Amino acid sequence: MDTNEQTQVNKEFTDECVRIMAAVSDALYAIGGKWKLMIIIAMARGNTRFSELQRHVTGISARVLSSELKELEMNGFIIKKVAVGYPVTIEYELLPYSRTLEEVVGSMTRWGMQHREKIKSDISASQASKS
Amino acid sequence: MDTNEQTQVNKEFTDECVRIMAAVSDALYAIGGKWKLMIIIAMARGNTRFSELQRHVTGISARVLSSELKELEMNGFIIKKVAVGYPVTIEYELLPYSRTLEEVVGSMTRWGMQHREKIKSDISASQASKS
DNA sequence: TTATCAGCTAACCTTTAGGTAACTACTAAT
DNA sequence: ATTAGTAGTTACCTAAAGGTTAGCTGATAA
Repeated sequence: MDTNEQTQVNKEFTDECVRIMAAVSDALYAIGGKWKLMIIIAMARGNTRFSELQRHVTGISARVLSSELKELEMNGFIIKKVAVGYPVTIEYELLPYSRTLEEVVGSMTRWGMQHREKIKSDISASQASKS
Repeated sequence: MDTNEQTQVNKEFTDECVRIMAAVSDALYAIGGKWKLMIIIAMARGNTRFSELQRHVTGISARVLSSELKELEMNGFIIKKVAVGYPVTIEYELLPYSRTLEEVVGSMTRWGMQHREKIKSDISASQASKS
């Protein structure tokens, strides 16, 4: 049985857990899906034009790129700049807010790399055991 | 026009960008989706039983929890322990590999929290301007 | 004896993400 | 005149994720 104190500690622990889950959900909602981080990574690399992004974010279609760019703009990660003149050029630029994602992108990159290594060594281990 | 040197630098930059995108894709594939990180967070908090997880991971259905647990087991994040005896109790436990996600979960938690704050202040700013 | 809890599974359905193809408007080059 | 490139949009379709409902087994509680 819990003392009151333990119940209190337990409740605070549970609350913190709920707050962490809510925060991670929020993050997944804003940057989850197959393409948003890819686009931001490609833009950080200097790609600003629609067709450049289409080439560098391999596999994305025009329709999906167009809708993802709109969502990224709505969420304050990028801005669409239409240079009137001749010819009309359209550039997408990262806004400072996209820099707040650096830590997330960095940790996911490191984890993804080590995960791929782990899977590779799991596979060679399982093949070695088939002797 | 590029000198050979600039072309080389450019190519390496592009290659690094491709590697980052591949790593982030791998990470999203393994831990993306609505539930996997939530389940790991709840388990890190001490929840080991199916019904505990169902209660603490709010909104998840039995079908989805069951299939996510299978995927997490296949990917080496958790292990299912069936204690034969009376009554048969089933416990899911985090494996050491799940600890490798701490950095990712931490950065996503911090980002998600600040993002929620940002959205809240964006809303109050837009309401203040409707004067 | 009926009901309830744990730990699922199966069948079915809806929603959302994403893919494909065609088409537009404009310009530039051949 | 035709072709190609830029920057998309529209309509349609598929596949995957996820939700709903029901039911199963085996135990315990009322």
